[in-house]
Amino acid sequence: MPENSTPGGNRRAPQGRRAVISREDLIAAALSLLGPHRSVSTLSLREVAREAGIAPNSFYRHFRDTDELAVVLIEEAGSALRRIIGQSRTRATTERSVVRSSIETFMEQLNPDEKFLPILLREGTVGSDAFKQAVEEQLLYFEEELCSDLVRLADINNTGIVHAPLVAKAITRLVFAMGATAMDLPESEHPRILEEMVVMVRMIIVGTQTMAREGAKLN
Amino acid sequence: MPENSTPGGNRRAPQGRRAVISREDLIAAALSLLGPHRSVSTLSLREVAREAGIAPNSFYRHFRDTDELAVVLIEEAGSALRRIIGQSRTRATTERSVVRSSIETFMEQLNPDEKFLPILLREGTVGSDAFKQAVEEQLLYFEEELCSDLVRLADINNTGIVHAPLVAKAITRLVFAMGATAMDLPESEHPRILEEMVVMVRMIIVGTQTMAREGAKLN
DNA sequence: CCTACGTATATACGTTTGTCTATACACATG
DNA sequence: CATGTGTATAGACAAACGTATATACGTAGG
Repeated sequence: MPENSTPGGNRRAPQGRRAVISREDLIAAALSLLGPHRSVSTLSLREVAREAGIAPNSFYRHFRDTDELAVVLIEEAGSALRRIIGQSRTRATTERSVVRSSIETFMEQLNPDEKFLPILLREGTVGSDAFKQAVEEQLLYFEEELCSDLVRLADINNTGIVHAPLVAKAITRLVFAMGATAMDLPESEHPRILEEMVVMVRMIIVGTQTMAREGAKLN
Repeated sequence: MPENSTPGGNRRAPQGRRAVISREDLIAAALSLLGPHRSVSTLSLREVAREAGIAPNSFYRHFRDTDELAVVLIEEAGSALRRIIGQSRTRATTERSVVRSSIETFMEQLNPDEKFLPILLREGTVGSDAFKQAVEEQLLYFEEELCSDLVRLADINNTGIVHAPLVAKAITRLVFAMGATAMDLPESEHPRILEEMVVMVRMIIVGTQTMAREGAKLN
């Protein structure tokens, strides 16, 4: 078993004919096929191979099937997005600024030539189980990072917080859901959506802070 | 042009051979093909025709293509769900009970043999534009009804509310997003998700009420 | 140089799909 | 009964797909 991996890996001496293409090239080919009207789940093996300039059968040297490619795409999209949004978040110190700048950065990723966010927005509800599970995993990462940030800011500013993980989950799911609708709207509508998202997220934060202040019973 | 419609419509005297099948039968056939691993967007014309027991070409007598069928499916699913959830909502008079009972009713629709909710949950992000627009339209209907209910309850209980349409949108999108993740989880997890959703929605409501009370500035 | 090996391609098969064209069917009307 | 009309089916087509088999290519080690 050749153990699907880039030939330039840890194996010192590559035997046989050199691989003319790498996993990364296939991923790039798949990415270039995506667009506002094309989702990962509709990519065919032959299509990706064609785009990459290889024979259909060569695809199998790198991925077992298109689902495996899709999962890798989702994982890459998730980590790239977390890096981008994480950067914009660490620059902020108050909730107001962190909310707005994070959401602004998020919405910037809906730019037509950014392919990563649409992948996460679209592929969460269709495709194979491995597919949806991969998206769910990335969302959970987002939630974790957001949660620790929320707790950090609550400490700094002495504002209370209850159910921090739930707050993070609510904000994450809400922002992604709103982003999914924005994705199919003309770009001129994006600023309006952004303002809506900011108000929504602030409502959640005011809610948890109020509940913390009042020691609200939860049932 | 025979004006695609059920033969038993307003036209008094049907000429020619009787239609052996109706639009509704085709819709039922499509519904029966759906399941946890089968989304509307993956249904093929031949498959639906096969399930309905007609020749592939006969499909065209009732729908122009599968997209048109899908849109009808989405509209039916939306109106059915609004009726179901609307009933459970009018029985409640306080926010606490209306929130819980509405969400409970919502989650009941994730029962494996209920096909309507999964349609709205899954088809919102993929498929043709007409497709996504149909789902968006149904969500907007949900928001409108929820909004007037929120205003009604705020009046009854003398709790303030700001940005009522935004509150309704946030709750709707959040509940649907959470439902989408619950759909792919074992049913034993549903009660936990339900409790999470209740807390999330209450946070939003507490948030808007607090903002109303404090007359919070919004920028 | 030659041999072994890993990679890439070529060709092909069997399905499934949407759709076209032509034809058989059943009913209402004369 | 005969005729017209709208429906349903039959059969075929090209296209695209995933994949199996066989073969050519290029590199490394002997």
